[in-house]
Amino acid sequence: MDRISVFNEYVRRKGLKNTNQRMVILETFLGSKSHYSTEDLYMKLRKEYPKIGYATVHRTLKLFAECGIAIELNFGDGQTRFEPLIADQHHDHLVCTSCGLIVEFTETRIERLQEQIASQYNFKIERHRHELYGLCSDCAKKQG
Amino acid sequence: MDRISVFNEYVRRKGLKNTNQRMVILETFLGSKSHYSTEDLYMKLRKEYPKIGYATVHRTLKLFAECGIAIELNFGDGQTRFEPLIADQHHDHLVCTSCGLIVEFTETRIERLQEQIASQYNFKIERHRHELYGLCSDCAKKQG
DNA sequence: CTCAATGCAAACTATTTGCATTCGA
DNA sequence: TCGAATGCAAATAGTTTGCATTGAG
Repeated sequence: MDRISVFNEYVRRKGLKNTNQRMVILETFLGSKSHYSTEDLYMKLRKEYPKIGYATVHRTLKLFAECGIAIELNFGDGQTRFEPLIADQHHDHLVCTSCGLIVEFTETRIERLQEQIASQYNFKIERHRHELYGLCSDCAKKQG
Repeated sequence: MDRISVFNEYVRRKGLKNTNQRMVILETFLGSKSHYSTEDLYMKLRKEYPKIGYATVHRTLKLFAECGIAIELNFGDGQTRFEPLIADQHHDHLVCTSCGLIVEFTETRIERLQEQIASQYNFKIERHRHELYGLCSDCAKKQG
């Protein structure tokens, strides 16, 4: 089931409504590889739909996270970012501390080790975050 | 070199001053296994030193992070936490999403895999964060 | 003495909420 | 029609800053 269907299903099940704004926000959100903050997405949407409200964008992103088609990320710069999520395709991040570049990675062996750790401490893991911060190749070159 | 010496050295090198407040904050901060937010530490310190200012606590915690004896953590609840850091003793976290319990873990094999990933993407890693969120054994029992 | 640190209050930033109005089912 | 969603503005929460005063070196 794709993410649009997941969202529609969620809206239906909860007795919510499927507005024009929500569709527009969903399309723009899914149609980009970016890691949007509310601000980012709001600015982008405003160009095409000048009347859209910041609060609507924000509430909608929260709704996406709630229904599982997005995840909230926080890279420590004081902005919450939202990333479109593909079911069963979890990945983690390399973040360049100089230019802000974000690269995604997956590593099954790490996932397995995490499970071992969790069971060692009797934790029941729901989710995790794993981020590597440093310089990307370009910035490393520039900075010496 | 212990953390107090690291701090004193940093203060000296930068031409800063070693005030009474800073010593008190440092002692309290190091003397606990907690992951303090500014608010937490401020509240704790106020009991003994009612005149201490929130901004002083906050600036001092930032200073600790700056000189490398503390690290800023963000578990996604909107509060930045500071954790005393022991040089070369990096660890990661298990966070209980129900009761807030934080357990530390280290796993050398994961660290090694991280390095592999970084070199694969030509990143020069400065630091990382790795957090597993879920239910601790107590909460799993209660809820499940 | 000098300049950094402090404590207070005010400013800022990101996020969330209240409410009158609009709109989907 | 009726309650959810919207857009605006105002409120909130956490963090940061300006400034007069204090205090360390």
